[in-house]
Amino acid sequence: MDMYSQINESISRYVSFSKEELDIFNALLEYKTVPKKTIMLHEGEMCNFEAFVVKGCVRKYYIDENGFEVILQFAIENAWVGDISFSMYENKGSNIYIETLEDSEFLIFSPETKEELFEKAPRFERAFRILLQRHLAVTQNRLFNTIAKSATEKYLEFLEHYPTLPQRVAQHYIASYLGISAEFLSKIRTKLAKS
Amino acid sequence: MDMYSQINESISRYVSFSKEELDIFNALLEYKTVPKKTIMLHEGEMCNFEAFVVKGCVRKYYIDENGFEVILQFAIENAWVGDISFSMYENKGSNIYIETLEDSEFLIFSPETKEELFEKAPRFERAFRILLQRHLAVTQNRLFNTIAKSATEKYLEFLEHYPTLPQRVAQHYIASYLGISAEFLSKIRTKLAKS
DNA sequence: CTGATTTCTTGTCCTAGTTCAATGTACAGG
DNA sequence: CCTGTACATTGAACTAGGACAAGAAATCAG
Repeated sequence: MDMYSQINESISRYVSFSKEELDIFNALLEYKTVPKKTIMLHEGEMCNFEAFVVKGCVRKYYIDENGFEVILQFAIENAWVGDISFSMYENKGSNIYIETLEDSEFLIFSPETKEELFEKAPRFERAFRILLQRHLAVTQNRLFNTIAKSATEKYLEFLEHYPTLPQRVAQHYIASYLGISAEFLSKIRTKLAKS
Repeated sequence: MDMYSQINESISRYVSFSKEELDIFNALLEYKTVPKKTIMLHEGEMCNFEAFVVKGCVRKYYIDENGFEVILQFAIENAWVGDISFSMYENKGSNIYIETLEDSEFLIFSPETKEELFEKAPRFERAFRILLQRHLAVTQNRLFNTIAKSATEKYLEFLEHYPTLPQRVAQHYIASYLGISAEFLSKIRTKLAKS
């Protein structure tokens, strides 16, 4: 299975496209390889670039005025990342970053090519709207969990959703994603291992 | 200023529409009055209905298996509410509700009329996509605050964003929105008042 | 006006999770 | 093969915020 079948499957999940439409789509994508530990999007470089992860793993995170960092998203194979939300709502010094955690391969859209796609094949507008809806649903669910669940519950739910991540990324990143301290996550893990 | 100019201004904020397009748009909206303390969307009734608040105030909230409740959104005049995220991501017994907190007036879209709109005037698809992006940005910002800020900071930021709400809704709703207990919010307020 | 229900405040005690610090472990690079 | 740097574990002391309970205010229905 080549990378185009991966991305085509992803985009066709909620809207079905013809062969021709998919060809237009694929022709507009830019393939890119990025080594481990590279920051793909820095301060200032705001844009709603969007990337599909063909292979590898990235984290998207914010840092506020005080240097406090929170991981908003992990994206692995077949997921989308990007600063979809035209940078930050009332951006007060906080900033978004996207960093590769492994050597990774992407298919990338710039805002302009996205425009072009929507003009040539307008039905993609809907597909991207639905992807956005799903992303919002996931974020709302996380917000709920962050408020309502204990640290242990959050970690267990995380494991269900991302069973492979603990083997792939450093634990303190997972702690940051869950909104708990790295030390406390370690304690939770030893407790869970014993039972 | 009538209700159509309110909603037209809101939808035209990021995409500009012709008089004809706005007429098509307005003709598809359903006006509805809902008394205080009415639950507009219950368990099971999933759909991506969307409502524009002409007047009044609603809260959107989730309840999980254990009965724990979190307010995800307040919507007042000129805001949009709806179960946009086709109910819940991996819905495990948790459910979404939308309840009026004051006597309210809405302009409502059913999913079908939304389809109809997009067919007759496709440029609205983009406008709704942008609204969705903003909603996601707000939610991500809240997630960040929930994790990174102290209860007092969260309350102060809430006040900046929704200066009129403390006079309009019960305090324990605000506590639920902030993810803190009603008692603790009361203590924060007395402390702030003293200084 | 009156009782009833809901909301808000305040105090006491308690715990989940933090912070700090020390030690241990695992590699990656020369 | 050694060594520095990043990562993980564990413990002890601390704290932000929760849970509970009881009283005070406010709101509402009749």
